[in-house]
Parts: sequence; structure tokens; C-alpha cells
Amino acid sequence: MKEVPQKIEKRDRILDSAEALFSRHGFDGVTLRAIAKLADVDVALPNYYFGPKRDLFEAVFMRRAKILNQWRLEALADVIEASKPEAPTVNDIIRAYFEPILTRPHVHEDGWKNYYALIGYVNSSHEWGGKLMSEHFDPAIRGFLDAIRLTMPDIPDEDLYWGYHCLSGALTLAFAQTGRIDHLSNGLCRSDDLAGACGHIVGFVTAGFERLQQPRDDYKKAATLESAAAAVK
Amino acid sequence: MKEVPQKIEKRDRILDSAEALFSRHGFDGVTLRAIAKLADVDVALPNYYFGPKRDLFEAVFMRRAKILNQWRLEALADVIEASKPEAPTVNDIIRAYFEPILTRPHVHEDGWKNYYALIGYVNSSHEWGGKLMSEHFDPAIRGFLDAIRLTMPDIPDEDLYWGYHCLSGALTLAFAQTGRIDHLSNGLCRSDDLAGACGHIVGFVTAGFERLQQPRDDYKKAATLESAAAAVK
DNA sequence: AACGATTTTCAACATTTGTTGAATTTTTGC
DNA sequence: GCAAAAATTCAACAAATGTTGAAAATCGTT
Repeated sequence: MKEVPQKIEKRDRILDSAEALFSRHGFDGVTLRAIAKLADVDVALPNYYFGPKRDLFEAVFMRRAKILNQWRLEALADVIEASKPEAPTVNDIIRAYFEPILTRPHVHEDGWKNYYALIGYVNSSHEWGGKLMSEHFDPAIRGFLDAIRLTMPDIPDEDLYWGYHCLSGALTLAFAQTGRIDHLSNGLCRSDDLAGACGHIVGFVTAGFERLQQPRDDYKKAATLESAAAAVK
Repeated sequence: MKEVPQKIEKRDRILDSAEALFSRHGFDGVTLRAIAKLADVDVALPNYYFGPKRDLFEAVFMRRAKILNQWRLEALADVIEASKPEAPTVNDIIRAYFEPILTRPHVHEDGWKNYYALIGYVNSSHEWGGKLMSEHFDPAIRGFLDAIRLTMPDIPDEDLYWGYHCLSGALTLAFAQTGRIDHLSNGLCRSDDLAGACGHIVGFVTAGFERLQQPRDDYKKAATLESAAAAVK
């Protein structure tokens, strides 16, 4: 049997192991010894490469953030280009935001699955977590918000931000893959099927945004719409 | 100065302190010594009352779960009664789910605010967190899902569960009060304003559910609806 | 082969962790 | 007022924590 080259491999194994463990147990729930053991590496090595534990966590978090942002922004640019000279629909924009999870094959790799779970963990943590998310994801997100603003110019900024909040909450809860929906639905829905989950979320969230462009007291109007729909068919 | 009666008070102070700290730093991010210090109590006392740390956490989590479920189910019963003989609208049902946060005055108490943050933390944790959520909240949630099923009999169960998933994600992210939306919106939206947050979420989520009763390829249909609406006004 | 630089191991450190059992104080029931 | 029970304190435990510095091994370049 041939020896596998392991020069810089150990560094990567540390990142992978840390990713897997942090995503499951959070920052404080993981010891450097557990990471080292999973990576099959000495306890002192994580410190040698990344410094203190906190920096290792940031390194893990940062590693795939750039890639994910790039994928999303490319998808956004694509739908904007494809719909010219019209503005893209809000559904197009949201689908672009989910595109990396919906269509790219990487979703089934363990590494990315762990990373998405890590985002789910970080996004609902206090202080440090919020700072990390803002630092690494806010710029790209603002791009998407601008796109929605162009498509739906009438909706107030406050609604727009809360709309994104709902999107983010639904997505990152799916990312966390807690197995909760499996239990609630008696196995009908599976939380490890990220692509399937995101398919449902996209439709749900699109409707939420589209409602925002209707006038404020829209439930009466909606009733009128329903009767109109009945008349249509 | 009169002495404050402190007989069983210490037990409660431990619960309150544990709640505050667990909600901010998670299970592993909190030491029994920190809890004891905040409660102004000896280190050994939490163990005396609650046994191991894990049991203390469960005690904290359980304490308000029953109350919250009861509030929600009462609100659900109310809207069902009020709309008779018709079934309540999906918006009625969702508002009932949010009623405790929207209208009861307790939202401004620190204890409940901490508890909601704790739910935000638990709901996106793995294994144990998921089990805790299911154990304490699934029964009440099934009541709400049944109500929605009655109102919208045609939607597939799969869509219903994923719809609730979106609701839960948006709500528990708001619960977590991470300060993220404050940063993203440059202070326009405030994550410590739970009632305001839930107001936005209710509308957003209602639209998501209502869309589910439309036929599958509904975007063309939605366009038709819009022109119909234009005709209506 | 020999050199310096990088990588990896090893052992140990000072703290901190959850938990416990015995001692002490306080409360309760009579 | 007294004895039993409950509540609280105190000191200490073994185990585990992140981190470090010096030795050892490996590598890249001549």
C-alpha cells in the first residue's frame, strides 16, 4: 500500500474535524482533544496552526463563507441578466439565494453539510455569533436586498428586513438539521434532505415577500382576490 | 429594613439565573459556579435542588413550557369559538400561535424574554435540543396543525409540516434576539422588540401558508390572479 | 550528506470543571 | 424547648480544560 501524502493534509483534517464537531456541539461543547482525536493528530497541533481555540473556530467559519457568497452572487447576476430588460421576479431572486443548495451537487458532501449546520448554529447564537454572521455574510445579503428593492420598489424597508429575517430563520433552521421535523411529521419529512427542504422554503418565502407589495389591510382584499379567482376558473 | 423571606426563594433564584445564562451562552457555555454566583448562592446548592447540571437545564426549560402551551391553546380555542360556525382563517390560527407574545404584557419581563431566547437556542441545537423541543411542544403544535388542516383541507401534509418549519424558524430566530437584524438594517429594526418582530412574522407566514392551497404550478395562476385583482379595483 | 526551517510530538502547567460527603445552620412538627 | 428534617455551607475530589515550551522528527535546499 502506498503512503498518502500528508504534508498540509493535517491542517485540513483539523479544519474538517473541527467543522464536524463544532457544527454538532457548538463552540463550548467541543474540546481541542476531541478535534485532535477525530483528525488523528496531536493535541498541540491545532494550536500550532491556528492559535487559540477561538481562532480555529473563525478559520472554520471563514473557509467556506467566501465560496458560498460567490455562488449566490453569481446566481443573482445570472437571473438579473436572464430577465433583461425586465427586472427579475422576487421568486427568481430568492431562488438565486438558494441556488447553491438547490442545484449544485456539493450539498451531499459531508463537509458542506456540516458547514450548513454550523451556520445554523452560529446564526442563532448571541454576541460573537451575530458578529461573525454580519462580518461574513451581510455584504452579499445587501446585494440581494437591493435586488428585491428594485423589483418591489413600494415596500417599506422595515418590511424588507423582516422579510429577510423570516427567510434566514427558515433556512438556517433547515441548515441545523436537528431532526425535529422528522419526529413531528412521523418521518414524512426528512431534515437531512436539504435540497427538498429548500424547495419548500423557496415557495413559502416567495409568497411572504409578494404579500408585502399589497396594501396594508390586505386580508379583506385577499378575500376579494379569492372570489375573483373563483370567477376566473 | 425588613428581611425578605428567602425560604424557597433561593431555588427560584437559581432557576432564574440559570435561565438567563443558558439562554445567552448555551448549555456548555455556562458553569454551575457562574449560575451560583449570579443567584448569590453556594456552588453546591444547584446540585442539591436539581441534581446534575443537565437536570437543572431541563427544569429551566420545562418551567415555562406548560404555561406557554396553555396560552397558545387557549388562544386557539378562542378563535375557533369566535368564528363558528365557519372554520377560522389561517391568519386567525397563526395569530393564536403568536398571541402570547403579541398581546400579553409579560413579554417585557426579563424572565420571559430570557426564556424565549432559550427556546431560540434549543430549537436549533442537535440531538438533545430536538428531543426537548419535541417532548414539550409537539403536542400543542399538533393541535395547531390540525386546525390548519381543517381550514385548508387540500394541502398535502408534507407542505403543512414544511410550512410549520418556516414559521418555527422565523419565530425562534426572532426569539434568539441576536442583534443581527439591528446591524443589517442599521438600527431600523430592533431584535429586542419581540412584539414588533412577531407582527411582521405573522403576516409573512400567513401568506406562505395561503399560497399552499393554490395549485402546484401557481406562479402563472398568481399572475392571472393579479390581473383579476386589477380588474376588481 | 548536511544544513536550517518547518512540522510534529511529548510531557507538563495552572485553571477550571461538575460533583460529593460531611459539617453546620435553619426550619418544622410536636 | 426539643428532636427530626430540611436547607445551606464548606472544603475537597478527580477529571478535564486550553495552552505552552522544549525536544524530536521531517522536510527542502544546497
